[in-house]
Amino acid sequence: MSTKDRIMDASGELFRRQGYAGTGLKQIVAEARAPFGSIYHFFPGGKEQLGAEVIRRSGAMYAQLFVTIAADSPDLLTAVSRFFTEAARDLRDTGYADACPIATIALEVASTSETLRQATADVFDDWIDATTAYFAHAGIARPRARELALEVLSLLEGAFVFSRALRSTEPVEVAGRAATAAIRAALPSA
Amino acid sequence: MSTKDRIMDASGELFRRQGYAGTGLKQIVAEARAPFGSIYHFFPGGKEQLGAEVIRRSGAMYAQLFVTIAADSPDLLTAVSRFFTEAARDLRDTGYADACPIATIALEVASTSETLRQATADVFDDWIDATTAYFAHAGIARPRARELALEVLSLLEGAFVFSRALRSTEPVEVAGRAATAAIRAALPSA
DNA sequence: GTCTATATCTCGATAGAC
DNA sequence: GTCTATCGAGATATAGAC
Repeated sequence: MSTKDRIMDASGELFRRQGYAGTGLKQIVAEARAPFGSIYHFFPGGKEQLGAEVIRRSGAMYAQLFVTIAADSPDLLTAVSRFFTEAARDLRDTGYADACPIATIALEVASTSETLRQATADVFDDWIDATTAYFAHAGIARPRARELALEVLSLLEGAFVFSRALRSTEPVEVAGRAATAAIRAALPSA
Repeated sequence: MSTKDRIMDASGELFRRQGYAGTGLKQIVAEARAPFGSIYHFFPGGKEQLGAEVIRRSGAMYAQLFVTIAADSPDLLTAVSRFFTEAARDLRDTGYADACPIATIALEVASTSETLRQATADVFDDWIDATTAYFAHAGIARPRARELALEVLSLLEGAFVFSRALRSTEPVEVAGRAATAAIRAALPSA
């Protein structure tokens, strides 16, 4: 794996767990086993450029995770249910460290860095659009599909906050059931 | 207003908008118009003690905000709907800066400071218990009331993440409608 | 108790050897 | 291009004048 990849991997993991402001560049290069100067070689824009690239890449990877689960699932309800169940398992397995890869950063930078806020906004827009299309493909009318996408994604993000703070999978599990219930009620077969 | 109160007010506002790691003690005393030494006079434990006290106070004040709205509302559904509407208005009026007073800190410290994580967990436990009791009082069976409390609170917290990043009230508005729909479906009159 | 000055450390960023 | 040494600024924390 290239030095740049190791830096981005380490940054993604540390930002996810400690946030952007709470993670130092020295900690990143130590974790990535890279020399300090490499950060400025690959990211001339410094920490902010690194942050922006990590946000976009982590956001895309998390979307891909859902696509992978959906591809292995027989239907929409199973896919969503599995995604929440996997999220709960990941939380427990990592000592309640790994939840949404960009939520912490998103809240930190929303009012402090327009560059990074835009990066998180682009990722969230992609998630919302992809989820809306996924629900629409299942027969839910577009405007309702978008509302449902926002509802399901909000349930996930909000439950992550509680599960990490409380060190319990209960919030994510309850949110998963609420999400599937809302989807079921909106499906045309219902 | 006392020096300690000004410090706590300034800290609460800055932590809410920029997070814990992203806010310096010097910025706090500047905002509070207090001498630097006052922080260590009132909070001998330093930044962490200040953070813990601010978390608990901000959490209690936010809970009180809901109580106030509920007291002015004719019924449960109106109260919850108003709370989301007020949240959306506050977001817009503050340039999408003021959402949940402790969510940013909660995500930042969940894996970095056990003292602060415990403070956020205590606040969230109180919110969940109070909301559960509120729903139970409306006639919803206890286990279901707790699930519904987690669902409504997760919708709120998750929508805050999206609304701040996207600079749009849409997520909070949609989450408010989803919350009231879920409550309506659970009420005994339904 | 209020407030200033400062110690010590770590931050992001840079310069330059190799 | 890789890596080290170091910069100036800012952080938290402390000491001590008043």
